[in-house]
Order: sequence, then structure tokens, then C-alpha cells
Amino acid sequence: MRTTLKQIADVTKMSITIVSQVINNKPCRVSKEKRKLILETAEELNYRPNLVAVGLVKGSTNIIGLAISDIRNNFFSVLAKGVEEECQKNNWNMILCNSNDKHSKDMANLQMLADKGAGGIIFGMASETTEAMAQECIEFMQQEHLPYMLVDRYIDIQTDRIVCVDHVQGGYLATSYLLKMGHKNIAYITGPSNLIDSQQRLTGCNEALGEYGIVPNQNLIAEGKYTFESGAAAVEKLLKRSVKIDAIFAFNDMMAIGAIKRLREHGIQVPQDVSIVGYDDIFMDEFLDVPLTTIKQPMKEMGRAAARQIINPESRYKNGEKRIIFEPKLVIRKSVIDRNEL
Amino acid sequence: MRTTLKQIADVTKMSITIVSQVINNKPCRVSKEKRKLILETAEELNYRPNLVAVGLVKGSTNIIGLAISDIRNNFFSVLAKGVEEECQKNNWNMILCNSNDKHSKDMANLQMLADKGAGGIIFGMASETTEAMAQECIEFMQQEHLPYMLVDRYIDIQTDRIVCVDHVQGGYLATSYLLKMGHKNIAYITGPSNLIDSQQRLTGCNEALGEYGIVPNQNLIAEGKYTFESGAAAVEKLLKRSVKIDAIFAFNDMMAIGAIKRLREHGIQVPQDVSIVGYDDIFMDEFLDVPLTTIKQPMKEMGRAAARQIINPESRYKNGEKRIIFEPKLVIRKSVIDRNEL
DNA sequence: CTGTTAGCGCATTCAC
DNA sequence: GTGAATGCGCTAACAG
Repeated sequence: MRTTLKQIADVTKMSITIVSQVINNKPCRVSKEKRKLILETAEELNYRPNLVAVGLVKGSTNIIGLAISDIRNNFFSVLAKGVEEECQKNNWNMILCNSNDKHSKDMANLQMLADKGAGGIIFGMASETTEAMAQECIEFMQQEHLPYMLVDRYIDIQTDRIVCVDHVQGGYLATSYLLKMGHKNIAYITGPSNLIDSQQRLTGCNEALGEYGIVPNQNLIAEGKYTFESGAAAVEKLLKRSVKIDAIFAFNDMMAIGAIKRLREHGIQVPQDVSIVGYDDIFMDEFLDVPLTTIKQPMKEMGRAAARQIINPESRYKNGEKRIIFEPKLVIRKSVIDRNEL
Repeated sequence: MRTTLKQIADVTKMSITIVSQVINNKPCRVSKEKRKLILETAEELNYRPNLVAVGLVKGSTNIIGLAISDIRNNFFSVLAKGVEEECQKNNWNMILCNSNDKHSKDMANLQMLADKGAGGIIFGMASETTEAMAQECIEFMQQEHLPYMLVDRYIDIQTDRIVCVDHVQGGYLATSYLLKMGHKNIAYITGPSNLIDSQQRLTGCNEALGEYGIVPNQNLIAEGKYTFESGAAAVEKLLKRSVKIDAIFAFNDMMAIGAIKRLREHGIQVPQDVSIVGYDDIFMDEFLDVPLTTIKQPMKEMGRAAARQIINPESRYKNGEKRIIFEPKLVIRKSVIDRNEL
């Protein structure tokens, strides 16, 4: 059997209370000798507190619930790694829940997490989540007094308990890099136009274009769905319009990879004929035939920041001053050529 | 506040005992009317059991600890998905712990999991784990009465509580497919030779070769380390030996991808000049320039099976009849050409 | 400085 | 059929 406080109390002939106090390192209420004795026998008996019991009396456990759509998505597995690292550092744990992008699953997961006494939630909502659904989730967590941090997905949520990426900056970075590399005719494969993050990236693109005195050209914009196939399809659309294209900025990496594939099938070489920039920096980018230049979202850091926000007693229950916004970074690899040198 | 059994007892003017019995659907000890009343008010008050309290009294919670090296590894994120799916189905949860391939971290994670009252562990040990270390882990779990299932990694562990893949069959599948496609000179990029799974694959390869009356040629074998770079380096070694090569079977996908890259840099086309087969079926295979033909390990199914073994009360504590062995599958894509047609 | 007491929410044994 | 009592292992308020 596991050693309990009671056993230590029995052995040392002291009360459970004292033993508990000493072990939890509470303000000096004990003489040094007794303290030492307790600590030694605890060590000797290999005492480790029963965290379930602690959780019961404290009304909450040191567990962060990470509710996301699918851990197989590289985006989320890196986020999860960050969350878990921060947990380990603080003797917390992470319970992982997948929603498969179903809001109903999200709600079920939140409930389960609450029932299990989770000490907080890090929450990347299902992609089908409407504003009303988002509200439902948030209200639930508030009513259960569950500290939470949202991970920016597609919707614009009115809360400061959120970690997100400055996608305007991301769009700006990609476009201005392409511009600097001498590309004039830049095509865009955007995400679904109703998604706020796609809109933000486009805003950033236009800003950069403006700085070079270039007027955005609708003919150079094709809408995708953030999937490999939609990236290929977007290239098809673009090509049909027979506008000149120096480079393509795809609003995520999977579309960029789909685009490259289709370009090649048309005999168009990357980056010699057309340069490509992606977005996300997923694992495979580095190992592609033409390693993909992309805009990196610092997912791991975001996971750590979100976890810290929940674990830290200071920030646990009070809303932050403002959203935690991360700057995306340009990761230069091989998929963009310098046209200035041509 | 959350509704408790006591509140329901107060409202219905019955004892906590009865309420508990009814809600847990225990053998009929109550009259139908009372039962109905209790159930209704529970519903009305939105009662949800406090699982921490349940955990305390039961001495164990419905939580599976998944202890692996790194969730960012596609292999493990798919495994985790399987585990979590099975958990959701049974109202269990999954705590995720990364060891970063450190045995000491593994031990710390196991301890934490035990302290949190985990109801079982699914455990993919760190790659640095020696047999003695493995023993240490297993003894710890046994002493804590923690049901466990190991996920086959590199070492040969004497236990039946393990899910694994028939790697002999995997090697056999790959080689015999290549043979059937008319490749005579098949090179192998193996894993580290001290690792049992690499040995097993090689055994399978030799079996297939034997069936075609081909004698294994040491000149066609290069040892890798299961990394992208080592795959490329292995190609370099192979090429230096200037033996004729029709095809390469790399013992995992990352090495296969590294090999392809290096082959191309030497002006050798895949699959026209050299065909390639990988092993694992990681996410990116499908989206490569030349989609990779590979041997798939059914990770998700393995995760589900392992979880089931722990969740199911029948199999929870007793050792299984035998190891749960999964058959790998050949996934045909584009990286192998049919030489019979040439 | 120290120990007694109460209680977290629940399951279960035992007496009625 | 029913309910009172006990305890899971721990923390914390309170009294000495």
C-alpha cells in the first residue's frame, strides 16, 4: 500500500495535521527537530501525497484540459507539446480531448473536464463553431469557475483570455519578403473568405503591396479551403485566368504543397518559374523536395504561454490586461527565388 | 455551485445512500416512484457526479496515462488519437506525458500518474531505455497496482501486456512486393543493428528473398538511424559501393524521404531509376512530390486496443493470453515502378 | 507551537 | 426497502 499521512503520524507519534503542515512546507509551526523527524520518516516510507485526495479537498486538481479538434494535426501536437512542457515544469498534468471539429464533442469534453476537477482549460474550438456556440462554451466554463485560455482559431471572440497570432503581420511578412525578392505579380491562395484569420492575412498583404505602390489585383486571388486539394484547385483557377504570376503566397502550408504539386503537373518549376510561400511551418516543410519557405506560427510558445496563464495563481482567475499576441516569423528555405539577380 | 448528492437527498427528503444507489443504477433497492423522483430531480438540478470524489473512494480514477517520448512524432499522435477515442467512448480520459526519450522523465511521469490516481498506463518507453531500466518501470507499475500496456518500441520485453507489430511480416511484405514488381537488386537502409525491430524487418526481408532464391548481399545493406539525415547518408554509402540498385527499402519513412532527396541530388530519378519503399506510413507520405509506397503500422488501432485492454474490467488486471500483435499493411502509392513492364 | 475537529463528495457496510 | 454511520486521504479552522 501507499504511505499515507496517517502512517507517518503514527510512526512519529504526532498528529496528522502537523505532518501535513511540515510536508507542505507551511509557515514554521514546528520545532526543528520534529520537522526533521517527520521529513525523514516521510522520505523513509517513500511518502507521496495522494493527489486525488488533495484535489477533493481543494476543489480542483492540477490538471489542464486541452480541448482541440485533432491531435494528429501537426499544429495541435506542437501546441500540446508546449502545454505539456509547462505542466511538467510545475507538477501539473494535461488531459487531452479531441473534438473532431464537432461542437457537441467540445461541450461534452468541457463537461467531462469539469467533472474530473480540471484546474483549467486550454481550448481550440471546433471549426464548425458559430459565435453562439462559442458563447455557450465560454459561459459553461465561467459558470463552472474554470479558468480558460482560448487558442485562436477562426472566429473573433470577445475575450482577453486568448492566445493568438498577429496574422496581419504574417501576411505582411510574406508579401514584403516576396516583394523584396523582386516578385511583382504575386498571387494569393486565401482561406475561406468568411474566416477572420484569412481576412487578416489578406489585410497584411495589401499593406505590403501598398508600400510598393502596387494595387491589389482580384485576378490574382483564389480562395481555398486550407486543404491540399483546394491548393491544387486554386492553382488551376489561377492558371485559367492566364495572368502573369511570379510567386504565390498560400495562406497555409497544406495548400502551398498542393499548389506546388499542381504547378509541376503543368510543367511549371518551383521556384525557378514560380516562387512559393506557405504559412504555419508544419513539420514536413523542411523535408519536402523543395523545402518550403513559410510563415511560422510559434505554436509551442503559444501552448506554453497559455498553460502558464492557467497555472500561475496570479493570472489564473483574473482576465489578462490584453490578449497574448504572438508575432509570426518568416522561415526562409528554398521555395523562393531572388528575381533581382535575374 | 455544483449539485451534490446531498442536495438531491435534501430536496427529495431521502437519504444520500438511496440517491447514490439510484443514480449509479445499483440493483433494485428502491420503489419505482422514488427512483423516478430521484432521477427527475437529479436531472432538474443538473447533477453530475464529482469524479474526484469518486476517484478518492474508489482508489483509482478513469484516467489512462499515455507516456510516450514526444507527441509531435506523427507515430505517437496517431496512437494518442486512438487511445483518446477509446477513452471518450467509455467516459475515460487520457493524460499525456512526454519523456523526450529520457528514462528519468519516464519514471517521473509514471510516478506522477500514479499519484494522480490513474487507472492505467499505456507506455512507449524512451529510446534510451535499457533492459534494466525497462524492468524498473514495470516493477514500479506493478508495485503501484497500475494496469499497463506497453507499446512496442525497440527493446524486447518479457511481458504479455504489450501491443506490437509483426515487423518480420512488415519486412516480408515490402521485399516481396518489390520482388513481384520485378526488382532484383534491392538495397536496404536498416535501423540501428542493435534494435530488435530492425532485426525483425531484416529477417522478413531475407525470408522473401529466399522464396525467390536470392541470397542476401551485404553490399546492399546500409545501416541508418531512423532519421532523415541518416537516410541520405546511407544512400551515399550505397552509391560509393557502385553496386547495381533497382530499389531501396528503407526501414522507416523519414529515412526513405532522406534517401529520395539524396538520390535526386545525384541525378537519380525516383521511381524511374530507383524505386523506394518506406515503413510507418506517416502523414506526409501522401503529399510528397512522389507519394511514398510504404508499410503501414496501424497505430490508431493499436492505441485503441491498448486502451480497451485497460478500460475493460475483464482484462484490466490479468495478463493477456498473449501479446496483441498487429499486422502491418502495404500501402501502394507512386514510389515503386513495375519493372516487369519494361 | 501543537492537536482536535470538521468536512470535501461519494460509496458501502450494516442494522433497521 | 431504507437510512445511519464509516471512511477514502487530505486540508484548514479553531481551540488549546
